[in-house]
Amino acid sequence: MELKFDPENPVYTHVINIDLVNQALDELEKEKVVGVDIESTSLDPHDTVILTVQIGTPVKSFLFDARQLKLGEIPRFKKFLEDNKIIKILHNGKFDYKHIKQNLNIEVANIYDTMLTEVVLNMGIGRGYYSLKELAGKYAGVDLQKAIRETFENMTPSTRLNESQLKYSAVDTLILFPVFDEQLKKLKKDDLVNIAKLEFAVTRVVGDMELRGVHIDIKKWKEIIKNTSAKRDGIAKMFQKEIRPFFKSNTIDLFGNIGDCININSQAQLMDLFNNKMHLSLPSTSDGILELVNNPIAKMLRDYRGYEKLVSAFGENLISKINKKTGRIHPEFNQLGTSTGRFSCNNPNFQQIPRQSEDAPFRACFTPEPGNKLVTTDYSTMEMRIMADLSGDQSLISAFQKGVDVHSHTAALMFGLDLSPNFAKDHPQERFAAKSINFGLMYGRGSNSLARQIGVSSEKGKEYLDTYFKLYPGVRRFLDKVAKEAVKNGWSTTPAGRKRWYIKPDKDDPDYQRKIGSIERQAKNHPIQGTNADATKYALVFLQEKIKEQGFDASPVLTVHDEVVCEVKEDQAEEWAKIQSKEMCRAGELFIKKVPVECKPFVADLWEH
DNA sequence: AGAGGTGGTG
DNA sequence: CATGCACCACCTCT
Repeated sequence: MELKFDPENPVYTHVINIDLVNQALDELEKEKVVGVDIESTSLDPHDTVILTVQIGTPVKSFLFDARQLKLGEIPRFKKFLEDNKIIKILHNGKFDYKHIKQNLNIEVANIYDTMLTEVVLNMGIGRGYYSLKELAGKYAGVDLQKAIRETFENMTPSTRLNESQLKYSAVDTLILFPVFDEQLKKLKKDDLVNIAKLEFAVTRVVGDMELRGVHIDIKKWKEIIKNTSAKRDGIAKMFQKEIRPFFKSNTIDLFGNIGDCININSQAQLMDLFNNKMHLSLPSTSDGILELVNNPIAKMLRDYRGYEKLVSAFGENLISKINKKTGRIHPEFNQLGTSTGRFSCNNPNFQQIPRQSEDAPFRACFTPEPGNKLVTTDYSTMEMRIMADLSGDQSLISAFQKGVDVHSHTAALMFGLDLSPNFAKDHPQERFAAKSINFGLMYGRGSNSLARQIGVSSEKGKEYLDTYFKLYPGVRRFLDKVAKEAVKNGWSTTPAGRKRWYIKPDKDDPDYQRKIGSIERQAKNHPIQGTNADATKYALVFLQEKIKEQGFDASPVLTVHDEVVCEVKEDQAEEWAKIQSKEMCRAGELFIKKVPVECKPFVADLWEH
């Protein structure tokens, strides 16, 4: 491929006054596709100075100086970036979108993201992040000089950009074009254009979500941490006292206090205690094993761990993530953080905050700002509905059409019982068994592990599975077909077109069967989990569109796989809740046609209910 | 610094 | 021989 620019000597204009702005836009407005990038002093959009906004054609880059010009107040500039007809190529556009929105009040529209594209092209066999340097090398054979980036962090409001900084900034927009051209060919070849477009639309919603952040009731949070650590410390003390007889000598510290016998957090020291001192012969110290041991010390460890987990993973650390400027927590959502299309979340991970419990009501600490409400909506039994729809199994479909509890329905059929209104209460074990199969199958689960969970012999487990598949023959056909095709093709797909790739093992690989089995399980799960993710992502885009169209004072603040939380102005909350529910259903119905999609909103002063 | 164990979520 | 999907955080140990 021939480059249309010289990476050593790129053509650029440093745009430092309004005349140059107009000249630059005269040229840029002729383009259908431009490259966009920014340089700033910090990664935090709430505490940063934007130095330049670079916008380029394939041959030339315009470096708009954001300190010498008030770019947000130039209508023509704003209109250009918000124009839906001009494609803006960005690398990791979420970053630029957030900085530009927060600092210039401009919402970049019609994004093509080279990083997201690369992830979409390599789902399952690639990574979650690709640097522009990597893609420049891969698609254009250009070795980007990245050391200069660090020099931007030390800029003061008055320091001038030097020539190498300007060149570096210019190359960053020029290089986007060859990457874009090559990626686009691959997107078309692999039939991934639509899913890439969805991801590009989602980026703006994620940007808004991260900018807005989540409000937290710090007082309540600290109270929970205090109580929980007190309980943890009490149990730890008892634990040390109880195990002391197993140790010959006590350690005494400087002040004459008896020290701990072991580090209760150490797996190795616990194994020594349980197996060498107490002779319990445990294979591990995991909760599942400890649960089976009838021993007060094991019980104490279980209790300790329950509290320790809460304190260490969700305690002080979360307080430190409150943004100084906004007073809110701004978790990072990675929209392609998983191989199936789901989001992942970190800093902190809001998708693993414990559910509501008497002991530690963590989720109740996430509250709306005064004057607002939180509207929470989740899809109900979404993945089961997806499995019913994709498999086309008439029996499972009709269960959902009747609106009955699907696990009870399954149990009644499997065990020849009447589906009474009190079924869940009257036959908890049967329902649990049916539920285990319903969920397990979506994970490609086998009869052995199923039998273990519901506490029956492996023969019985096999029998249950056979019975299940006689009831729902379409489910078996569907799962088998998906698994077989994934092994044959090297990929699986969701109805929306999201692909997941698999690396086929060599025929002479000693682990051949195990690896094939793993691919089959992943492939059975992918269309189901992935379709749920696709629906949630469409929903987020729909919600953002409705907010803009109808002028609601609202924003999504969280998404947890099958759930969306919006923070909304109090007097608009009830009206918005209806729309939120409707739009989420509409998104689900794009893929689920044979069974109803259900989602109910909940308006509250806290997350969860 | 990275791996392994453990455990929180959907 | 075994065979449950998708994550992230914290801890200890090497």
